Amino acid sequence: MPDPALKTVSGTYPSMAEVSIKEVARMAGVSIATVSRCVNNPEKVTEKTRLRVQKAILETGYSPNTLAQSFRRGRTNLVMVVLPSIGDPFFTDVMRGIRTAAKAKGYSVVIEETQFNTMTADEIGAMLVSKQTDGIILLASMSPFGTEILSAKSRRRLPIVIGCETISPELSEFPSVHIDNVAAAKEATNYLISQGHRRIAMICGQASSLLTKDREYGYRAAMNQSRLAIEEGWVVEGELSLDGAIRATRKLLNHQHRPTAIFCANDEMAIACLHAVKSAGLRIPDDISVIGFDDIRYAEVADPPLTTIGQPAEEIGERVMYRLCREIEDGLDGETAPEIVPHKLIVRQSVARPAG
Amino acid sequence: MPDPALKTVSGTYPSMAEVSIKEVARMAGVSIATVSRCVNNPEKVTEKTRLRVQKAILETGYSPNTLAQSFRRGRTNLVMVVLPSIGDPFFTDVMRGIRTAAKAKGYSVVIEETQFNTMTADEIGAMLVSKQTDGIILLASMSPFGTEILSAKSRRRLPIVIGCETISPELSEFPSVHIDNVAAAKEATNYLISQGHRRIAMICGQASSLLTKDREYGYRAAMNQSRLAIEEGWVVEGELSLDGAIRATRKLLNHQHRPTAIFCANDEMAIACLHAVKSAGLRIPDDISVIGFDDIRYAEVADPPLTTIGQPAEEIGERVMYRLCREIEDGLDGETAPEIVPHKLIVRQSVARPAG
DNA sequence: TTTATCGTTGTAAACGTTTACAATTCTACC
DNA sequence: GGTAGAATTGTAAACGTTTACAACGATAAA
Repeated sequence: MPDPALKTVSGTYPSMAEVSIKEVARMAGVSIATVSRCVNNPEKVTEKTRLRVQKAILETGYSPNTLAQSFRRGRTNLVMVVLPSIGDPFFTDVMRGIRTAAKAKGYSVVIEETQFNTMTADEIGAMLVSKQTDGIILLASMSPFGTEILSAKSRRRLPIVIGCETISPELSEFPSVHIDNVAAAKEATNYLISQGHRRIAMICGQASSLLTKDREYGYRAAMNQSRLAIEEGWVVEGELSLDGAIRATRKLLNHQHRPTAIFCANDEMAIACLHAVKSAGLRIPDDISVIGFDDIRYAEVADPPLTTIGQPAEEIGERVMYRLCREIEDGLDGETAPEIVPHKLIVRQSVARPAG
Repeated sequence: MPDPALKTVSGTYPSMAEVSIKEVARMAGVSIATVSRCVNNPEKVTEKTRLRVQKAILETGYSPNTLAQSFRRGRTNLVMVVLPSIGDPFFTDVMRGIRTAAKAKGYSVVIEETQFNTMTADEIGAMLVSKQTDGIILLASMSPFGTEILSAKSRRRLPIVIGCETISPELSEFPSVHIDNVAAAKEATNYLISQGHRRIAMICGQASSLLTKDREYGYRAAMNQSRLAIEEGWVVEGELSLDGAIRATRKLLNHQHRPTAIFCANDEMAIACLHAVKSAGLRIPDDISVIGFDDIRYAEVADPPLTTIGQPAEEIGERVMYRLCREIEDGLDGETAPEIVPHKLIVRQSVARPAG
């Protein structure tokens, strides 16, 4: 919605933020303080003067210089989100939620991609001070995450909220919102087991990724509970990319005890996995069952449509952002219990009972 | 790369941008002007004082307050990119290029999604003045784009560069970088024709989208040149989304003269199209051939792998951003000849000779 | 009428930086 | 040694806003 104050009576954009508060004050015959109050605290000003000032604002096409505002208020209204890859549709959806909430609260968002490199404390620190953002959302995987910068000391300095990934102990002092990754991975694995699978493999991300660590943990727990063996070479790192997953899948297919089902740590890898399996001349789900994680929108149009764990990506994004706003605006309130959002098993057609 | 100046000798982050230039000046026994010069124009200062100041900077952990800098210099080092949907992997790749270039030049990027709504001039205008960005990259479709805001007048005010889409006449005064969409679409269509197809349909985006307008134009031109008829109902709008493309495909499959080949205006729609065709019990490419556009990374793992037109998405992003930097830094140089980057037909397996 | 109170407005300082200009020091040449 | 000129540094203003505080005027209570 365009601010009507941006338009002159003639409907053109006259001077593009070049007119300052002084000009308005002069035209309205008041002091600049009064103009400022009219804009920010209208209730502190007489009806009469307010109207005069508003008229002047309209006529000059004044809009406050946000640079000056940021400077004066010490706030940029800018938040930074750090994530592994903007290319993953899952994160794209999370970003949509973040942006929705940010817009509602008057923030802009800048994105910083780690490209799966783990970030060092120094890098984060440099980003903090140089970007001068009001807060940070971490969606990134950074297990060997320098703790100095994230110590209580720096925490008091800059609002940080963690999204999507479960929290390693040293990060647990930060607020977070995510699903229960362990439980979800167990559910996925148990679903395969319930379909009769016994030889179940997993493709996960780099060792450094906290996110898939938890999913791997859930997988192992489920296998254990059902007293199923995990053979050497059944858990393979897929680098969280299409190519990585293809390579990982080939390894599994060549394994001397070929699994009948594969649990992929995310849907992108699962889709690549489908491709690799079919390229090898095997059928899905007849020969091999595949289950993914995230329910990105391509999962539905995959061939066959992908059975997976759904996360409320957009909701996660919104909640993370609102949580961050609380940190920024109400100060750091110390209440850091993670918000757990629900996941959901979505059954499509990439899983079936094993042959034989 | 972390700025070493951010660290104290003890290796901690001492005061997080709380120490101002005054502190440094005091400690080094110079004026704040000299400190400023040390940081910005080191050559204007004696070796001796420079060392003294650098030592003080190190010891205090000083880093310039970017808010104050932005305010003073009247520059935010922030650019905005407007695009239809961050969810489309193609735009994601373009964004990656943009971000690479932006980082190299010291800019941050904020993204504004139009969600396929066409933007009004008012909305853009509001964004311009409120976001206070140094420049704008338009990747968005906005055919009925208010021309007032983009008139030469406003152009002199704010650097704007257009990426990816061919330019409608009223926007042609802006610099741009993109492939030759018309030629590329012709090439795609001609490839289908060369394979023996005669009944070729097209799924494009909304009528409002300039981007697919050009591709539609290329398709029509190719069909004309080969004297092939385009039957009523063979060109259908797909809303540039998975669902939209599925609906569009169904329409084509139910057409009384069912086409033997479908040209989709982008890969996302093509992938959904593949799915819809297969769901209807038809085989690809045996019964229906499909060709896409963009070569997103899912194209390769689609089933069957998608034949498509490749665009150098990342390169486009980089070039757009560098072009914008020139606009911002060297002033608006008036040279607005579009940069045309090469496209490439990528043959995979979703196209074959028609049966019969 | 005087005084206290409250509501409204104006004055002026402050935020941290950059930079034109003035002042000072240095260099080199006479 | 003196001087012109260059090189370096310091002084102070400026950017546009917000806000503490002072000043003022009006209203109400005495």
